[in-house]
Amino acid sequence: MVTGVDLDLAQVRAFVLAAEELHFGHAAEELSISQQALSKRIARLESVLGRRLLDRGGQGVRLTEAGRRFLEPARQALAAADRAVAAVLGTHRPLRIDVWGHLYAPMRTLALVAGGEPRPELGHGRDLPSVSTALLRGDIDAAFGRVHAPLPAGLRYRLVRLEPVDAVLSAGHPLARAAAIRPAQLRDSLLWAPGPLHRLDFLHRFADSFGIGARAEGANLGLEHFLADLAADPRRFSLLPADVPLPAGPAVRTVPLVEPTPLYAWSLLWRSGADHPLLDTLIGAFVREAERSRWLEYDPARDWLPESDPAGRLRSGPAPPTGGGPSPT
Amino acid sequence: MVTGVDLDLAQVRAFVLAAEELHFGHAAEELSISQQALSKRIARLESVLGRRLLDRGGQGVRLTEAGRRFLEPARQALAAADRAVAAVLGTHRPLRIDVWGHLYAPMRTLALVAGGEPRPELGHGRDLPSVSTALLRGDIDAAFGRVHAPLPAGLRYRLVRLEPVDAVLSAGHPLARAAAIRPAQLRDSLLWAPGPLHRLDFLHRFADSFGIGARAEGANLGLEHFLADLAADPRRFSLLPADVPLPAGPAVRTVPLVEPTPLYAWSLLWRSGADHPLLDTLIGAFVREAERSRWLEYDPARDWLPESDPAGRLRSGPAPPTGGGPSPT
DNA sequence: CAGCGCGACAACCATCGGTTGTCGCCTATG
DNA sequence: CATAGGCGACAACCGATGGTTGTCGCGCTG
Repeated sequence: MVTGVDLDLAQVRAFVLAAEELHFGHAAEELSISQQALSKRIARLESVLGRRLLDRGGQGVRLTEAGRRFLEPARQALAAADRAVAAVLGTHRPLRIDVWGHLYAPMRTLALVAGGEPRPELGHGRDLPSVSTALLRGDIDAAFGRVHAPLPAGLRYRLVRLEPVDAVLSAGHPLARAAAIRPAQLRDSLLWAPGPLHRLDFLHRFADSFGIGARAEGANLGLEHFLADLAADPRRFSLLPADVPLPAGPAVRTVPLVEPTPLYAWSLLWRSGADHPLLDTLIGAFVREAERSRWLEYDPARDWLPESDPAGRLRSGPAPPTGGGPSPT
Repeated sequence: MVTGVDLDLAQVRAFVLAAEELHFGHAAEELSISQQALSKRIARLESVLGRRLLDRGGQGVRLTEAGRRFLEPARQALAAADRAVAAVLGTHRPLRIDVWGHLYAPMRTLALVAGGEPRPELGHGRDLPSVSTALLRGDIDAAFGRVHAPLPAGLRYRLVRLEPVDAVLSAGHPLARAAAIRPAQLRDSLLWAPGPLHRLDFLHRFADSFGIGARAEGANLGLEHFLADLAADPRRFSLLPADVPLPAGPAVRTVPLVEPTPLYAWSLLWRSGADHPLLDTLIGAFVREAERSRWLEYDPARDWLPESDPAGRLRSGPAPPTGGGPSPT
């Protein structure tokens, strides 16, 4: 099925530009060559193909029927070759990705899934509003964290992981030795929030949903301080995603939450219409990993998601998750 | 995003072949050029890209990391260019399509739907087994007819039309003047088969399904003889698709069958993995026409299909109708 | 008619892309 | 160890390609 002709794409490029401009001089200018050089390129291409592609005459330059048939496939060939060159030169600018939304940012998971050439530049965002601003301004290409209402217009997201959340307790807490804890059992405990609770959507809604009235706030000084603050009071508990690797030490314990298990919903977020060539690759990599690792398993009878999460009302929000959103199984 | 480099695809071709063979001499042979010429092509490509694509040494030729990244996109660029050349030269070989399965082969319908450049070559197949052999041998590219069990492995099909079947009767038949006939009314008639009935799957199953015990066979000498044989005995009837244009004459009549209406299921059949560039175009054209003309309307309460048809058990046969099969509405 | 714009032809020169002949390197074998 | 064979690169040669500048032929307009 190979026709035996391997084109010189410089000639194809000349033809495509001339066909678009219908003026040899302008096309030559775009290529920074002389009109005569461009004319020669086209003549040679026509000779190789054995077909007249452009009619030249008093009324100007016009496409022939053969030229018309060739134009779109020629564009595609040029595009494919551009992709090939980009692939070998690795000339894509690295993706800039910010992670936000919890004390523990799963940078390792992100790096593993998003790894490839060129390696993405990973950074930290403070919260959804600031990350959204950075996306819309073009300071970053994508973000990774928990998307909740309200989501600004102009952004798109895709839910990629529903991670179980554990309770993390002071070692002196009455439930510290339990094999598992039902959220309802925490009703009389003190919820410890590393920062203003009204700004920590997940914790806030967890407390509201399960009737946890006692709440205290501290400053967010990182995971170590957070754990130390928990250990300081045997009534305190808080929440962390299950995969967090905790430092060794008996001062705090993590216990799985069940009936229901709260899930932390990690999503990829990007600007609508963003055209970085590697963005689709990143999204695809996460989609594949989500399937492979069964990250999107969800059973409403077993699990809990806050109402503000993508599984809820965000479906009819200002930026509908076209091609995204959860698929509860 | 244009990188400013327009490749000479002769160089790319040389690289791809060398990468596949990992031997410059063999690759050169395939291109009918000298090893030195091939070596030069690759060296020039490497110079243009500024990357070493192949390592040459005592252990033979090996791909570099850059070469690995380039190989698949390079293949795609070559394929895209081949398509461009084929588009301008119109060098696709015409599709060869055989029609089989009934006295009346709907060549006009086929030609209308499949029409395009280059025009397909239409031929006649005898029955499903012989057509299957021709497909698997590569003698034809596609076939059009009624697919029924058993279907040989290595073939794929797509149902494209469910055509109502009429009764065709001798003019002297007691039901010849009826506006419509229920199959059950034909129980005491004589089914006329143009050929061995056990070889005519549709007729055979119709007779079994509706309890038509009286059957007679003749030779298949074409439509004219068939009609003449019917006219010769007032008890005789047979079946024809409703769209058959009958010659003028009062010797036979066609009457619609209802309650249920038998449907003749026309499908496209092709070899799995067939790579003729126009095959997808053909399939697409039929899919579009089927939608446009509502060819796939089917109501199990109103219509009848033999058990051996794609709507039935063929779904779990040796060649599952991936991407095909009926969608009863 | 003259002037202008446009693409092609001509002459020139550097580069490309093929050939044949030869060389350098590596591996296997006796 | 020496020798033979295989493989890809270098060298020299020559025709083709692909760019340049200068010029020509054609069509259109005022």
